[in-house]
Amino acid sequence: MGGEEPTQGLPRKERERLAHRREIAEAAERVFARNGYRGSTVEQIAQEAEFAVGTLYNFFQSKEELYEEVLASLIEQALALFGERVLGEEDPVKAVEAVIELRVALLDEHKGFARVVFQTPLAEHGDASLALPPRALALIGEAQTAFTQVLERGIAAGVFVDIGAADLAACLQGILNAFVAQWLIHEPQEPLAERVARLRKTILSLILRKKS
Amino acid sequence: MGGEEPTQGLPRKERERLAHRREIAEAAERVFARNGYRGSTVEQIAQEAEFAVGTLYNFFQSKEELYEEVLASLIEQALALFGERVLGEEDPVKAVEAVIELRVALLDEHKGFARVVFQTPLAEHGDASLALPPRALALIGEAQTAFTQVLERGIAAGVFVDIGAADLAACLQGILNAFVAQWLIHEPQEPLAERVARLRKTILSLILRKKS
DNA sequence: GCATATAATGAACATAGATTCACAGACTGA
DNA sequence: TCAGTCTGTGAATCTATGTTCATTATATGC
Repeated sequence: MGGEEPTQGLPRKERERLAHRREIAEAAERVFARNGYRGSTVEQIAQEAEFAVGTLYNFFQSKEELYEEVLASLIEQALALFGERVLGEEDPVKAVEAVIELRVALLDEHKGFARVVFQTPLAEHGDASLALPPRALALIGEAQTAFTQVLERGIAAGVFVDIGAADLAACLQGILNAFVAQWLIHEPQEPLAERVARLRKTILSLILRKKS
Repeated sequence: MGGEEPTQGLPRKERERLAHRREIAEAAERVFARNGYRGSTVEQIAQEAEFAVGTLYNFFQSKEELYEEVLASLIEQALALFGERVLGEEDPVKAVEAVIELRVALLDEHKGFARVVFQTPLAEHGDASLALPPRALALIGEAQTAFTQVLERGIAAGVFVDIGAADLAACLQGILNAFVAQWLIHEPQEPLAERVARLRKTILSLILRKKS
């Protein structure tokens, strides 16, 4: 599931280096997700990665670079999946269902960090997130407008409630965030599949235009 | 609008002390709202308040206490208004409209900090917010359940779409957050009143049960 | 097995920022 | 005007944490 690089045929040294790099990044992701950027210390990350502090600096210039790398890679992964599973969908209703599944899956895989991904890249309370890399911002923007167009089609076809497409997108985001946030607070015992089903039912009840 | 204490008839010394205390708290609110807890320095706050660093410590034990005070007071204010304007409302639809207005008003008055208030007290990305004072948490919990009951009535009466009341509450929260977040990113030129109107229309389109 | 290159290490260093405290100024009552 | 008290001050202190680098360990090629 994670973004395995094409490790193929590289010199073994190179492969190991990349593997270590990734291990560090993944450890960092876990720590950042727990404590946020400023709340996390390089030592914590080193410990989680089972390397010495100095070693991290053989792979990354600074704590900040490490954070940006983690964030950027996460966003790219997520957006790739988004393009594939959501934007690739013809039927607007299926597209919405796909968004829901994707979001929940990401939450499940990346726990805390997922919050950042499809959440509007608002500087969370100012400090938690540093600036997103500009490229990532651009990609997010594109994805959002593309999705809005999908919703537009749904509205035009009369399947979705006719509030503006942009507002509809915002509402969907918000609802997803709200549920995800809840699940982050008290881990539900309900298995993933059921959560998705319930969420889908809820959301569709709201946004589908009822037959008169 | 703010939580003016009953300054009445106290010895002047006392009144001045309280005034200073409040000035500091208000300055802190602005700085915290801009930079988050860890992102803000005591010196910044001192500067904003136009006092020396040491002076702050004559009024508050620590940076942390200062933060908690700001947060707690904000929450109390907000919840008082919530009880009055929302829970006091008979008609469930009017109650929802009141929530919308309140939320937008709070945003307008407290800019960044408002995000924290009615947002489920999820440790925002882990570090931004310290633990809320337990009393505040309890109050928030009460307000939420009370509001859920209002929605319940609306569902029972057949005016709201019949997803569970708790889920409906979550959706409302989410949608409000989404719009507020948008407005925090790019300040809309639209005046407050219009924003409220548009938001109300959008939300009601979603949650009102359509006549068949 | 040795010499060299590469990677890992963690103690030492530098800095930022929270907290303290000895001092200065302002006010009070006589 | 003066002693006494209270308030405000900001330089000095202490601590936490990001970053560096001399040293040690490991791997590679001969």
